[in-house]
Amino acid sequence: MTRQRKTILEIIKTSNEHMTAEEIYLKAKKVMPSIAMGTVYRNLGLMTEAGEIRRIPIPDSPDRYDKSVKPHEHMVCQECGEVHDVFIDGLLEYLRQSTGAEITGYDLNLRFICENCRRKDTIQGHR
Amino acid sequence: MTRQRKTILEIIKTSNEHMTAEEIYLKAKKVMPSIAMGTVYRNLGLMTEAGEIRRIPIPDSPDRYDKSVKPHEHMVCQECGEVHDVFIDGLLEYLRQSTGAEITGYDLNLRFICENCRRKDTIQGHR
DNA sequence: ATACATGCAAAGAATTTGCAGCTTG
DNA sequence: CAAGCTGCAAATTCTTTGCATGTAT
Repeated sequence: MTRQRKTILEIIKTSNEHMTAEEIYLKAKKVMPSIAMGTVYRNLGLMTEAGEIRRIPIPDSPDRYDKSVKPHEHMVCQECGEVHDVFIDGLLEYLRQSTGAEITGYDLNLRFICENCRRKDTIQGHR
Repeated sequence: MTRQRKTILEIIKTSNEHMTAEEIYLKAKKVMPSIAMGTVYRNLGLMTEAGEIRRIPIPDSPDRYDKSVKPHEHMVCQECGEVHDVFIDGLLEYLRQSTGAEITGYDLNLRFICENCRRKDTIQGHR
C-alpha cells in the first residue's frame, strides 16, 4: 500500500459525501500535489475490486464512490444531484422472487427531490 | 417527421433486441447510407423525451433503446451482455413504501446469467 | 533487487454540438 | 418561406492505458 493509495482511501473513508473521482482527486491534490488523475482512477478501481469501497454508477453522471460496502441503495436528487443512502431490507430476495430468476446482483438508482431543493421549489413557486 | 427519424423509429419498433445507438446507426445505414451518427443520437434523444421509446442506461456499457415504454425492468446477462425484459408488478410502490420517500422514478439493472451462457459454462466446467 | 505503483500524456469510448446547407410543411 | 433537420467534423466528458521512472518490501 502506497502513500497515494492510503491518502485516497482516507479521503473516502472520512467523507460523508459520495464523491466523484475528480472530487477525490482534488482533495488528494491538496495533501499531495503531485498525485495524478490516473493514479486516482487506478486505485479506485483496485480498491473497488478488493471490496474496500463501492463504486456507484449513476446514469448521465460520473461514477461516485461510497465508503460503505454494506448493502444499501442510493437516492439521487433529480435537481441537485446529491446522493443519499437508504436501506431496503431484503430487496435482493424480493427481486429474486418477483422475477423468478437467479439474480446475482443489481444496480438501483432511486430518483427523488431532496429537502433543500423541495424548499427552494416551493419558495420559487410562491413568487 | 423526417425520413431519417421514421427509419430510426421503424428499426427500433420492429426489433426485439435492445440495441445501442451504434447498432441502430448501422441498421439505418443499410437503408439510408448517408445517415450520420449525430442524426441518430439526436433523434434517439428527441424520441426518448417525447416518450416514444425508452432509453436504458447500463453501467459500463453504452445505452440501449427499448421499443416498449410500458414500465418493466431489465436483466442484463453478466457474461454476454444480452438484455432481457422482466415485469415486476408494483415495484415503484414497493420502493416508495420501503424507503418512505416520494420516489419519482428509478433505474434498475438486474444481473444474471442467461440460459445460453449457463449452458456454455457447464460444458466448459466439465472439460 | 524486483515487483508493483506512479506521473505524465496520449488514447479511447460514448455522446454532444456548431454550423452551413437542405427538407418539410 | 420559415422552422426545423441533416451531414460532417470537431469538441466534450469520463475513464483507461503505455511507458519510463520511482518506491516499497
